[in-house]
Amino acid sequence: MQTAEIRNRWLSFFESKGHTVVPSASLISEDPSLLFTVAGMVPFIPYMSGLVPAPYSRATSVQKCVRTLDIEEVGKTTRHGTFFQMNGNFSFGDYFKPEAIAFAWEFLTGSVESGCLGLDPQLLWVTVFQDDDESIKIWREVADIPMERIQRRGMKDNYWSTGQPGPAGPCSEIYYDRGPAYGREGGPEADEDRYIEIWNLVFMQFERGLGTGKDSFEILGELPKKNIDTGMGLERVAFLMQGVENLYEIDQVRPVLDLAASLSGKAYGSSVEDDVRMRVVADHVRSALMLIGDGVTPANDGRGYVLRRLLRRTVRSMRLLGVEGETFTALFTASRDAMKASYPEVSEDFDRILKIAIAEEQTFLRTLVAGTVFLDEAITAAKVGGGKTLAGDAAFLLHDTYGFPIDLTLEVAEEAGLSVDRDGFKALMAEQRDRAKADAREKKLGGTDLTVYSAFRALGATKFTGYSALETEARVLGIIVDGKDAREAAAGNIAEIILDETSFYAESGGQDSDAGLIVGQGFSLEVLDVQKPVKGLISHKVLVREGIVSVDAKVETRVDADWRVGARQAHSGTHVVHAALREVLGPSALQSGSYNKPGYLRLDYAWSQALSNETKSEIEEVSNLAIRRDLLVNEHHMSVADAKAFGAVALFGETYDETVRVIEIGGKWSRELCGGTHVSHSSQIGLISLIGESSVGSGSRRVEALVGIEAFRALANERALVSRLSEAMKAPREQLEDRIVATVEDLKAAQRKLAAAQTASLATRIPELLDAAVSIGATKFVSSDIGQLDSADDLRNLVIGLRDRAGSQNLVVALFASISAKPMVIVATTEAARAAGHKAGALVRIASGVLGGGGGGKDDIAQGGGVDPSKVTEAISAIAGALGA
RNA sequence: GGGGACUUAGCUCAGUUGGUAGAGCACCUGCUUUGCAAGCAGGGGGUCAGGGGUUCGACCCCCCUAGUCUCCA
Repeated sequence: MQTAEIRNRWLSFFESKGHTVVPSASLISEDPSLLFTVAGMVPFIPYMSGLVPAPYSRATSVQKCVRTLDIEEVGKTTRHGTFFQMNGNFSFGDYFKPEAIAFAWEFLTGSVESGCLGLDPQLLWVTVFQDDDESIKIWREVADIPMERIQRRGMKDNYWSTGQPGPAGPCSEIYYDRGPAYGREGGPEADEDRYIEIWNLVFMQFERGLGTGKDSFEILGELPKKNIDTGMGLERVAFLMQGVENLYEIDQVRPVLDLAASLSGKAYGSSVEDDVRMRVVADHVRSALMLIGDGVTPANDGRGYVLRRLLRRTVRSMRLLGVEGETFTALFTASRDAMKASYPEVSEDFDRILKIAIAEEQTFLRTLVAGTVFLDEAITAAKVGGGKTLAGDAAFLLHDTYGFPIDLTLEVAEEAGLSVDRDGFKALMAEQRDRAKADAREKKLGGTDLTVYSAFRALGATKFTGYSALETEARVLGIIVDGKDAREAAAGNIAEIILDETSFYAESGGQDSDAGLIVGQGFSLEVLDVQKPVKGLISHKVLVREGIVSVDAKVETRVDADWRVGARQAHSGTHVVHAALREVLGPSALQSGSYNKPGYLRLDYAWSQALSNETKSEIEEVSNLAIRRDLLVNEHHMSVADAKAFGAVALFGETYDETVRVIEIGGKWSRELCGGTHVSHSSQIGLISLIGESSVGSGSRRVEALVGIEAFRALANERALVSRLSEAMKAPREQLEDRIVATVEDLKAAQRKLAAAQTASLATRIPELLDAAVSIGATKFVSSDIGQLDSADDLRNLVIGLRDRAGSQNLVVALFASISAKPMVIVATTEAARAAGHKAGALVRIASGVLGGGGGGKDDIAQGGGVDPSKVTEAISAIAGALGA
């Protein structure tokens, strides 16, 4: 049975059992503490924990997941994949153990004709938590499983909790017996390679208290609402049902593996090492395809780094298989074709995905070339020293700083007849790991506790009236001071206020929160910030200006009207700039993040090169023409699917409700899913002026712009600047540029001329200085104080000029000058003088010491300086003395 | 979030306990020549990423900032 078929059967089966089918959430988790969606239940956590009331009592999903903790194991075992799909069914305070077990059994063993999987019941084993007799009883009744195939296991294996206080409970797992060829008898307790876990049923039954780790904590009591969370690994079931050996050989992965084999000209199954490499390629390409599809781009940290690793490990594995050229176009196309039945979006968006993947492939190939140069040098150096090994720190430097993979280092070194100090390398890696971990521990202590909001959220979502009104009558539902529920807050205090409805826009979708006042009988509150701490709940952070606000008070929310005008201009302006970018650069210039507040907008988008001045002007012009055309701004409400069909741009990493709001500017010119506040006609934006274009990391660039009156003010300032420049340069503004260029040119020419004249005039003093030479023993000594000079170069040229005249004579030149009020000395010696033992460096040190400074140089010429100009005569005597000694 | 490296002419890069910033390619001028990166001679072009500090003196040493590359979490 094809993987997509199992997926469809799953959703249909649970839909027929009264479950709401929930589409897979993005791999980019909404929870900021999680890098990715790592399990099927992740999107349901707010409902499980009771933070947000569940909108349905039964739900089912097939969730795409990414886990890279065991990335090194990929390809070596049957069941480690970085991308996988988790089939889940969930109950929120509805059914519990009997139904959960019955559903699972029916779906696994029910006939294929009836829409189930038709697995042989004789091959299924189950485990339960050691004390959970209730579950054993149900298994016996529902499935009639013999006691021999039910095993009890401890906390470590069969008790679920998050590791923190909150819901917890026993699990029951279902295993599939692959047969005697795969290991010994005795069930999962004996051999988890023969008996493969396919389904975990979690019974969220208890409230756990404080404690450490997975098995030492206190159980506080039963949960008021018990939940069911189950997960069936789609890939595992697929590989068992398709009769293949592991999850890399299922229909959604195998085509890429086969392609890796044919590209390398090697047969799958002929070498253990090569097989692992082919599986790595097949696994990583699929993960990367799905991650890029969800909006992740390669980067040096966070999610982007995980993606980068997957892509680079793929390149590296292909190289180790003997393929050095570019392979991503072929590999990703194969993976797309294998995945599109379940995920048509990777097909629709394939051009963009492939572009990003190929860019990373090329970047990495360049990195490899740079690393190879360094590695060759290191190998040569090691051999010159007569060594047989490449030092661990060299291998680490290659890996850490140049991104050159260790296994390629091993290969190249081996070819050169060198071994590599692997222990040294590993030690340095461990050091780096410890550093990062110690740092993470330090930072982790700031986790925010959201439970204080759950009681208010249970009362219902805050109604937002601000799309149509600036002012709204409301009631205070709650006051939070210092993270704790409070009854009131008095003047001077900062508090969070929860209302039943509000006209204040909470920061989201890149739009900054509204500013304004909340007033009531005898008190007024200044709104500092507005946030949605949990989905659907709006919290106002306020400063109490006067009076005392208490729970249940009647209030009026008053949004600052000027602020809101600016906010609407900025947000609509962001959509306009986004549309202009896509019009000028093409549709792949998709927004990846934005921020806007009155007068200012910032937009990050997928693009890899800097914009030329012409392109910037073009984008600015397209934006402002859109404003001039006075385009109508429309708002529509529709389902996500309809919105996509409508051509609306959904942004990555954003989560949307069932019904979404689409903002349309000028019909199909700009359609985006958006919850922000907007103008009603594009002309109301006023003016957009780009002020910056920069990089925010590879594959992503940022434009910044001023909007409305702020844009006008900035342009007015520039006009004023040009006026001042025009006055200063004494040129009309049309001629300003020419005048500046000409002035700079003239200035440079004059400086050159002056320098030449100075050199020439100094050169005329050479004969006179030579005439004044004194003899000290066999050595002729020229010394003089030249006086004020502009640069040391002039003095040096004069000294060299003097020495060159001396030919083969035994001559020492020591000239002094004053440069920006500090004394400076340069000494030069002829070859004959050096033969007589006179060294310029030593002489300079003597002289500069007298001047109160220091100096140095080589034997033939040296320079130094000091701080006391009155000591020059004394310094000359000191040199003369040294020459005579 | 924590490390490491890099930033020098239009481009690719040298620059040795701190002492006059260089090469190749490209560009301009002249000569020579017209078979594949033509040759020869001459020339222009640099706030050595930005800012601060140490020093008589900083491309070089120290600190801060920015950008790029890279590893770890």
